[in-house]
Amino acid sequence: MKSYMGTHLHSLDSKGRLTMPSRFRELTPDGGVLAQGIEKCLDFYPPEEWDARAGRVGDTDVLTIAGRNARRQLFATAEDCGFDKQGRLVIPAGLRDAVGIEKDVAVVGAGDRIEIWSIEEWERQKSLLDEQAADFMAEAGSRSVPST
Amino acid sequence: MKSYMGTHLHSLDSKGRLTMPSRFRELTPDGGVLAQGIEKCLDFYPPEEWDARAGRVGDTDVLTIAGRNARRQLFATAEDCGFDKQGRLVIPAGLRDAVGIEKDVAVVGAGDRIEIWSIEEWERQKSLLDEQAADFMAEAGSRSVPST
DNA sequence: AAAGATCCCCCCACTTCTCCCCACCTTCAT
DNA sequence: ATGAAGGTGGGGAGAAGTGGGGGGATCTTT
Repeated sequence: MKSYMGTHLHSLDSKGRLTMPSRFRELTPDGGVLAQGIEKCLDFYPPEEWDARAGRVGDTDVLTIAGRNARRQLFATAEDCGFDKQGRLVIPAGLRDAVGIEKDVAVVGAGDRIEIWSIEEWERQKSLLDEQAADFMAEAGSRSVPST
Repeated sequence: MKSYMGTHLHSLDSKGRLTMPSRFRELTPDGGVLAQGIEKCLDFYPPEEWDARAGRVGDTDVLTIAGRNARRQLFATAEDCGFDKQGRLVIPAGLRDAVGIEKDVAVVGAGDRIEIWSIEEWERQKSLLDEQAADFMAEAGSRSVPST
C-alpha cells in the first residue's frame, strides 16, 4: 500500500493557489477533501480516507454534545478540492486564516493523508518531534506485534 | 535470510548523490525508503522492512496525539528512493541537514536495514560502541521487546 | 434587464530541479 | 599489464514549481 511520504516546501501564489507535490498527485489525481486539522494545520484527505474519516465521526452519537461538536468541527471546515491543469488547488481564505498560512507552507506526507502547515508552525512542530522522537516511537512500536 | 553487514566509507558528490555499496544493492536492487533515524543518522529500509515499519505506525489510532505524531515523525522524513543506473540515490537536502551530512559518510549495514552517518558522527558513535559494547549487548539481550 | 464587478479556471511563459546518460578514475583479480 | 567492476564527476533533456494574463460564468448594482 502506497502512502504519502516526505516534506515539500512550497509557496502560495498571489491568488492563494498551492501546487500539490507531484509525488502526492500521483496518488490522488482527482483531488480530495481539505479540512482543518486537530493541530494548527490543514488535512488533505484522498476520497477513500475522507469517507473513512467522515464515517467514523458519523458513528458517534448525535444526541451527545460531543457527537454534535465532532460533526461540526469536521464538516464545517471541509471543502472539496480538485486540482487545476497545473496541479494546484485553491486554499479557501477561511482555512488559510484558521491555521496562519500566508505564503510559505510545508506540505507533509503523513501516511494516509497529507498535512499542510505554515512554514513557521511546521518548524516549531518539527523540532518538538525531533526532541521526542525516541519516546513516542518506542510507545507506538510497543503497542503492536513485532514483525518476524 | 541475508542481512546487511559491513561499513563502507563513501562520499556525496556535488549534487547530493550517494553510491549505495554494491554489496547492499544486491539485496535491494530496486531501492527502498530513506528516513530519519532516531539517532543522528538516516535509515534505509528495503521495501519489506519499510512496510513492516509503516504498518506498525499505521496501526496506532490517528485520533490520539501520539498516533498523529508518530505518523509525522516517520512519514514526514521519509522518501522513496530508487537508484540511478550507477547505483546512486539522491539524499534530499532536508535529510542531509537533519543529520549533519555534508560530504563524507559511513554507510553501515545494520542487519535488516542500512544506516547512513556523517563520518564525524559515525566515528563518535563507533567509539561509544567500542567502549560500551558489553553493556549494550547484555541489556539488549535481556529484553524481549522488538528493536526499532 | 443591462452594465459592471468578482471569482474561477484555463493557458502560456519562465525558472529550477530531477534524473538519465556518458566519461573517467581507482582498485582488484586474472 | 590488462580487463572488469565499483565508485565519482558533470552535462543536458525534460519535468516540476511559480507567476501572471485573459475568457467566461455568476452575482451585484443601477
